[in-house]
Amino acid sequence: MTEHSHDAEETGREPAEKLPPRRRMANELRDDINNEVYRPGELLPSQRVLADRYGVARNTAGEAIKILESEGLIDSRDRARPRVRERRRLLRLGAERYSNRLREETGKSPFRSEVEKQGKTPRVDCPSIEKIRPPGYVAERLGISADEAFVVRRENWYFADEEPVQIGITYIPWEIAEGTVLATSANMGKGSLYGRFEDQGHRITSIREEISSRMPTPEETEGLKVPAGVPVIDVVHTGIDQDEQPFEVTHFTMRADINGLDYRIRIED
Amino acid sequence: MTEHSHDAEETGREPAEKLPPRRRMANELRDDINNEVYRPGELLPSQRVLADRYGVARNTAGEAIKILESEGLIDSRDRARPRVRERRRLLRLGAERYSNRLREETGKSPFRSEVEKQGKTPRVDCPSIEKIRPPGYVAERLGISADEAFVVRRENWYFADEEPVQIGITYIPWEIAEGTVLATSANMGKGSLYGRFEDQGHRITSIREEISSRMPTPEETEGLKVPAGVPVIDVVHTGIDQDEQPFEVTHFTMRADINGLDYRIRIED
DNA sequence: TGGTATAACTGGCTTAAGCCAGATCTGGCT
DNA sequence: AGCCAGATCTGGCTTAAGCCAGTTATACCA
Repeated sequence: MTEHSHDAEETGREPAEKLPPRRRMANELRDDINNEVYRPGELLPSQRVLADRYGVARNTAGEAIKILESEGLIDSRDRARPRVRERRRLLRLGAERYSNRLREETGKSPFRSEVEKQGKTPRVDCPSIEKIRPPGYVAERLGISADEAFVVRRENWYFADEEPVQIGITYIPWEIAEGTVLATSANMGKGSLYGRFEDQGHRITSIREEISSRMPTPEETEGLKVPAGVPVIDVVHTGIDQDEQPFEVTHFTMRADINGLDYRIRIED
Repeated sequence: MTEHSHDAEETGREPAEKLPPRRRMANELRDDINNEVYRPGELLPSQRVLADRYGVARNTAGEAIKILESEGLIDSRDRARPRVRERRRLLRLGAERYSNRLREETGKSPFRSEVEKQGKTPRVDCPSIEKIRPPGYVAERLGISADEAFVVRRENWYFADEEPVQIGITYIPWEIAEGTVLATSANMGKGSLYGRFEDQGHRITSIREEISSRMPTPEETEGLKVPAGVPVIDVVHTGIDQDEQPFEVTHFTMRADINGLDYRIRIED
């Protein structure tokens, strides 16, 4: 540790004495990072140097670094020197992204405006549109049968400055999508997705968003380029129309180091 | 990650040939877990046995297991045999937990009812109430000065069947809390926290919830008993009264393997 | 039967030596 | 100035041997 060693500890941590070396070293490094001895964005000394400095084997130094990496404090891009991770500004996505008024005024998707707000260039890619049987949880939310009904599955990838930030998979009952661009075209035209739903007589009136978080699968790690020690946020979104009928489910998977959610909700009674 | 064409592989993963042994082994184990060769809750064979079976050193087998652990697939309690993690039912907390009507009808906190819905016993602990200067982000949201104003800081720990599930730290402007139980007592009486705010003339009218996710700090790992490979969800909640004034900020930190969020939101135009 | 001491086993963790591929630097050349 | 080849450095990853502390099973005893 640095200046603040001694008996009276401010963090409620175990006695440093009997900690295994890699943990002791991880703790000291962590403190140094938090106290900005190593500043965000800065390179850490090499494993060999650190190993020397802390009196452990190189392997052990590597283990200590791995611990901090898994805590999301350090970024190790393949074989390059590890860097102290910088806290990034989050894209804050909220419920107002579904506002009918906003959509009609700007004609722009809320993802785009949020990204542009950070001076970055948004891009949305729609690599696949298929007609399939819905996954169970989707059928459930749409109130249809997973065995008998069909849905259109639209896969969307969202980028900011060509960096992948989230995936959204939208499921639309076949009855609604049939014969429209919803079932065929990546380009949704003015008013985007919800504009087309409105054409079909489904005006978004309320939504349900179920949020959870977990570590990414290897596929997600690769596809979204999720750094080590960073979770993903799952949002299962259900769009509900003026007749209280669900007409669309979208499953978002977002990198948690880039995305956050921001809801402003009126408490009815 | 989908259009996995080609011959035999079902996952779009790298060619198995040139993968480092630990990764190859991790991939095989992961597939076996996903295909329920090893079932949720089941014990994995010991590292020594697995090492033999996959033709690697014991250390390497341990590394492979660590990979799956960091993905949240496996649970290793200290020196006991690793177990395939069971997906747990989530406590689903939503905005209706602030419903004034609900509160008045049941007089029961929404955390309690949600936990009881799962047949478990809820407990809320309030280990500390202090008068302090607010952290920057809290002052900002309360519209007060971080240097001049004071707040009451109430720390709450939430348990289900004596298992810690989340922490909530509530900040209340001193002007509001002064001279009330808000500033002094762990026990909030009928209608709980928001009942007392109403006594002070602040009826909750809307809320803002800012959600993000990250890996837990070592303190959180220990305090919340967060298993390896499990993130936490941060919710910064701001309560806003009938005059559009923020009157309370609560910062929740929840284990992501137990907690989820569930919002039903009316889209106002 | 119930409890407990003990033995066998398990994962945690370290060291040391070493190979490799990618990153980065350096100095020389055009 | 710009480029580039090669040398050097770095982390990734493996093996092997080994100690330790906690877990678990066994066998024995009251």
